[in-house]
Amino acid sequence: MTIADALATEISSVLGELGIALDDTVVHLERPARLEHGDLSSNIALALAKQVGSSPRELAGRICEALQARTIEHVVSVEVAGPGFVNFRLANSWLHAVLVAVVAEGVDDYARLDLGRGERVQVEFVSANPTGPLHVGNGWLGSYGDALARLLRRCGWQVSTEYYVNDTGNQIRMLGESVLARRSGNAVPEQGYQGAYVLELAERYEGPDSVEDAGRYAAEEILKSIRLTLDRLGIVFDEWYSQASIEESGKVTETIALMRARNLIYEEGDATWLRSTELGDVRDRVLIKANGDATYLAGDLAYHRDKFLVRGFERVIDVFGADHHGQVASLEAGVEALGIDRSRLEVKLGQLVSLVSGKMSKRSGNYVRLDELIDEIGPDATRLMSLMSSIDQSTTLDLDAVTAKSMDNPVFYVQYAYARISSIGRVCEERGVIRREIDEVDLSVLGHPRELDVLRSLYTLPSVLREAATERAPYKVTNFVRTLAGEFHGFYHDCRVLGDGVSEAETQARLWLVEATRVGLSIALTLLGVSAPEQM
RNA sequence: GCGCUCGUAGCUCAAUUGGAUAGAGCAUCUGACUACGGAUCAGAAGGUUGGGGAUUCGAAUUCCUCCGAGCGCACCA
Repeated sequence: MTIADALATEISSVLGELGIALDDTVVHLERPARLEHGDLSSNIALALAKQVGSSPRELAGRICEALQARTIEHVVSVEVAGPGFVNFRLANSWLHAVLVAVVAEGVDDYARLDLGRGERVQVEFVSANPTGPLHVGNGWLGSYGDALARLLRRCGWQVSTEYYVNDTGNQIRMLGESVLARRSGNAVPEQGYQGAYVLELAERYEGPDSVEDAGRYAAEEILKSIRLTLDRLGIVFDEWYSQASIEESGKVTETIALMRARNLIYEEGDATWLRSTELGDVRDRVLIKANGDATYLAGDLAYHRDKFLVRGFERVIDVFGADHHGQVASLEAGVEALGIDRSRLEVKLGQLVSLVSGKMSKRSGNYVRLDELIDEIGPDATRLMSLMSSIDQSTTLDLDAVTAKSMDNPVFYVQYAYARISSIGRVCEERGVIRREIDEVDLSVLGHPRELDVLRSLYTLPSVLREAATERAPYKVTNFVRTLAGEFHGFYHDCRVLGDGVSEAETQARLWLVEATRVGLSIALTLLGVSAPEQM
């Protein structure tokens, strides 16, 4: 139980004493933006004032008085401030207790949560068409999906990651035509793929002059190189699911039958339609074209039926680029048409990554390849850069700045903190300094503002992970790790761990502070998929 | 034209989901170790949160309304 939970319990109990019912108001403690407002703060009086029928300050005063009458561990003072906040000031001992918890639970167990309660969730991401190399935007959402999966796993979900391979349809046909055109020395068709990689594939392709064969060959080759690129970033997929396998299996027919049984299918103009307007879409959608082919949507719905009803995922998270938002309404309608509660499907739309010098487009052939970026700044920097901000925010990448100043990248700042920690360990070894067991060490000597700042950061990690997981926002972990690294650099600068001017007691306590920091950095970096080097 | 997603310091992004004086990094200027790795630390400057209304104890956040940007509006995938 954290100190915040303990204080929330005390407040609830005090409210009971005062005869105030909570109804659905939840007591929760926040860390004020300013330290002068105390270590923890509650806005409960502001939230309940109207219901109770008194002014927020007056109510806060009563709550405060009742709290002052109690003895609560670590609490030094309780006071009313501002419009009616109840602020708690805590003794440093609460942070020393945090340190003990961090090192006792360690990398595996500190800030390991059970929010998901074992729920089976599938995260589908990247799923780029195998018609060309991945570009930077794919890498951004790839890092996002992978980090989200790691985060959800740590927070108690049972996660499976998946790449949906669009290995059929017009785009593959067009790819085949482009390869054949290049092989025979002709111009690539208007809607075809112009990139240099098509020329390379044409040179290697030894099959017949068949669009299907050439397309299948090219798609397979491109998919191989996509896997290699993703490998470089440590992005792992549990499943690679073929769209062609769906269309060949008869699952589309079964899926349509299911919707027909719910009276949501009709025929018109030789085509088969889904009555999606009844389920919130702006128009009805064709599932089977007049020529008998299934549309992309039909395949996609069969795919989602497979996710939910065949494989039994309780929740599915689809990560799409914002340029696919047009298909969300029909997908959601279709899922509901299958009798699946639409709240079980979450579609996360990632805003597009644009470059300072023009935007990226796969067709035009002038986009920036993910491999090029990794070549320039390395996999760690690529991952951290892509996890710096919310995917709801459209990001602009200044390629010149990122590549030219790669030594100034935030990833080095964070990794440097880890390397410094490792360095302290090496120096200890050289000088024969031995860290004693933590219960033999007096942690109360840790009182320097820099030391307390580090511990305060570590205290926030569980709530950071809770927020990041529930909001599907791994960038919050990036913010955390940057803050923790910053606090550690400050500590390192002002508080010497080893040396002549440092007492034995300080050295021992600080060695444990260093170890706790290592645990915190390690947890966060692992979630982000960024390495923690012992030397740089 | 309709719809979706957005608009925060010169630039790239935060803001405890409605909380107290909107914060970091980069860039600019000024400082700091004979000591565990200076890829560090400290300070200064930088804002009418696109504009205007509304809701309430309280708004960058919610609701209208303009302005601007990106994307999408197929029997393509």
